[in-house]
Amino acid sequence: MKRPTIADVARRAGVSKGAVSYALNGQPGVSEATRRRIQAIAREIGFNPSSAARALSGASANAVGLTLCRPARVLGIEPFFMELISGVEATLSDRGYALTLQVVADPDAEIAVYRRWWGERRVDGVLVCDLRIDDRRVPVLEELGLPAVVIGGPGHSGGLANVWSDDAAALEEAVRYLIALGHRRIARVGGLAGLLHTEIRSAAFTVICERLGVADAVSVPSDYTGEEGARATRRLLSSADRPTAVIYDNDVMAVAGLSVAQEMGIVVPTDLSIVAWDDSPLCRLVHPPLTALGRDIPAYGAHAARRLLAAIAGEPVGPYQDETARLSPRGSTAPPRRPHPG
Amino acid sequence: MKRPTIADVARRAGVSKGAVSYALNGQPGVSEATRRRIQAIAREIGFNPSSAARALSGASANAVGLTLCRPARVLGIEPFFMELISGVEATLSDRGYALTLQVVADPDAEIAVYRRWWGERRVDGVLVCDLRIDDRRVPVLEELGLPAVVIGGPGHSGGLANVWSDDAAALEEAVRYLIALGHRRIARVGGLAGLLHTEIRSAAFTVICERLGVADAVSVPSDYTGEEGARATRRLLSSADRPTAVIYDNDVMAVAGLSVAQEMGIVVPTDLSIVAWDDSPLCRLVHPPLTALGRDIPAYGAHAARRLLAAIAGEPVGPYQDETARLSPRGSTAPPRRPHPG
DNA sequence: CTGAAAGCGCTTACAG
DNA sequence: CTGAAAGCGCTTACAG
Repeated sequence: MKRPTIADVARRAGVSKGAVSYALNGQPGVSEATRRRIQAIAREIGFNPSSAARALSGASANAVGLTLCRPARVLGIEPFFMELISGVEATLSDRGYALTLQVVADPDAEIAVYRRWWGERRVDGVLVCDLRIDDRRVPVLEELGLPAVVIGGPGHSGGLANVWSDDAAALEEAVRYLIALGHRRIARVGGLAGLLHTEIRSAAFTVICERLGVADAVSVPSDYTGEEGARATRRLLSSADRPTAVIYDNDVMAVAGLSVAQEMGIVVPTDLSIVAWDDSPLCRLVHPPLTALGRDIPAYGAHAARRLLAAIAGEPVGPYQDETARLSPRGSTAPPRRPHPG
Repeated sequence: MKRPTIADVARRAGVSKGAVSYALNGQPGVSEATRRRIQAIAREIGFNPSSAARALSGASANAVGLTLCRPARVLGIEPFFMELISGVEATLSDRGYALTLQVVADPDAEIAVYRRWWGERRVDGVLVCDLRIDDRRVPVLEELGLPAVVIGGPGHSGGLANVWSDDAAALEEAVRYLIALGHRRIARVGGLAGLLHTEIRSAAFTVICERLGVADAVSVPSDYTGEEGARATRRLLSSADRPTAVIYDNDVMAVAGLSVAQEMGIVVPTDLSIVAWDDSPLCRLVHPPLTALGRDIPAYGAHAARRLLAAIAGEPVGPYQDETARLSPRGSTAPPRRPHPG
């Protein structure tokens, strides 16, 4: 019932507390024989060093913080965050670090959490999601000196390290594929405005379509939710010269878009091709399964975590470009029934 | 850059560290005027008490642990966990508690994490998910003396507190509804075998169908994934006297089942009615939207967190029955096209 | 109402 | 190679 301390181990082993600390932490200062004996005793009585005491003397919390800025219902439906967290967590626990999670209402609350965490020495560093253009969190983090890795980019992370993926290149692959199938009226339903990757994709879509000679390229803003994705789709499909293909900025909106097409009697992929970002099991759950741009999100999270630990250790950490999303063609894309009259 | 400590506040205020501690923690021992002055100074220099130092003297980590036992890809797709976590976290952070998350591979790893967390005094208590029949985690937790609240029941949580919901009653509502619509051949695709609520639902399904005179009630086991849900559905719909209605143990399998029906040219709801457990935005994302049994999962998580904090505070905490899931009829259910010949 | 001091359980120079 | 001791930043009896 009473949890053993380092003093208990020292007493049983007949050595000082210092010796136990050296033995258990692999430091020089004890003979190999003594080390083994101490380790055996520690294991036997189930000793685990108090994380608080370690933190207090070692000045390291052995914990990393991650905030989530989404309402409960929205958080649940997007596979992205859980996959990211799962990769982050696996890397952290391998190295003995804990992951501390907090849900926040907005960027101000998030900044307050960072200040508190750092002040309380509760975390050694943080992972920052949903990077925005002119993100207010970046200068605060820099000023605090709180080690951080931004998930997103390229750029816009100030002096903080970041991990990112080339969305423009992935988007180009999708557009080229649709053009090769014969599509000329291509639309895009975008994610939350203000987020860096949304803006990057929006700009890239315009440029790519122009370069590849797609005259009727429209990009409509949305917010990642199924409701908004459905609404945007209804509007697009109700227009006079409706698109023959739509690219969605996430899986949830793409699935919602597919439902709207079915509801309107528009057959996918014959009458409408659909491409989703954020390939996930969700894309394979529906009928037809969705053609999607995907990459390994748990691995992305693992990269971010590894670099954060390096930053915490004081190593110089710069930007890191992760793999580019690849297109997985599935049943939701096909040549358009009637080629563009132009 | 240098983070302020209680000594800095004391120096600026011209009082002892003890006085600062009393003032900031709302303890008696300082005059109201002094308290205000100390609070103002603390705010001004951005003081936050070190959580490690508090933990070391106060013997409380001010943190709660939660383990997740699922592979990354599966974790992402199930809205349940994120919704639960979100409710848990909101309650905890309101009370100044942090949530520590760890992903584990199996029950043994999970037990090892509990032992370590408790030994390290990293958490004050844990929330236990996925309760099984004869769950090995329960006696370990009891033996350790680690405050815990089990999410699941009724029963099977030994001396540990738990929160649960009456699945048998919810299932009965769904079956009665299908019978009222005219269904007589009703099937069920179950969740992971061994989990308590799966077993409760399986037993209840048999009893309810018998009592209500549903002769052709089949229950097939599955595992919550879309793949298995699809496979089970294909088998059911390929049988000679295929069911006219299927109840799925979660939203993911129900959506997969809907896709299989579409793929096989079986029209929902005309030829087949579908009911899902775990109502979530996912159920409203597909076409037709799924009739589902749902309840407020974030609130469920909040209840569990509240009771865990009570248990940590040493208050007696017993079982708590949360609301029963309610049926939300949507487009996936209707009277069967051809009533049962019997 | 306030101050001085012990103690929480570690880590880490500093002597032997 | 090993022991004794200081110190991390709090909280909390214990005296004044």
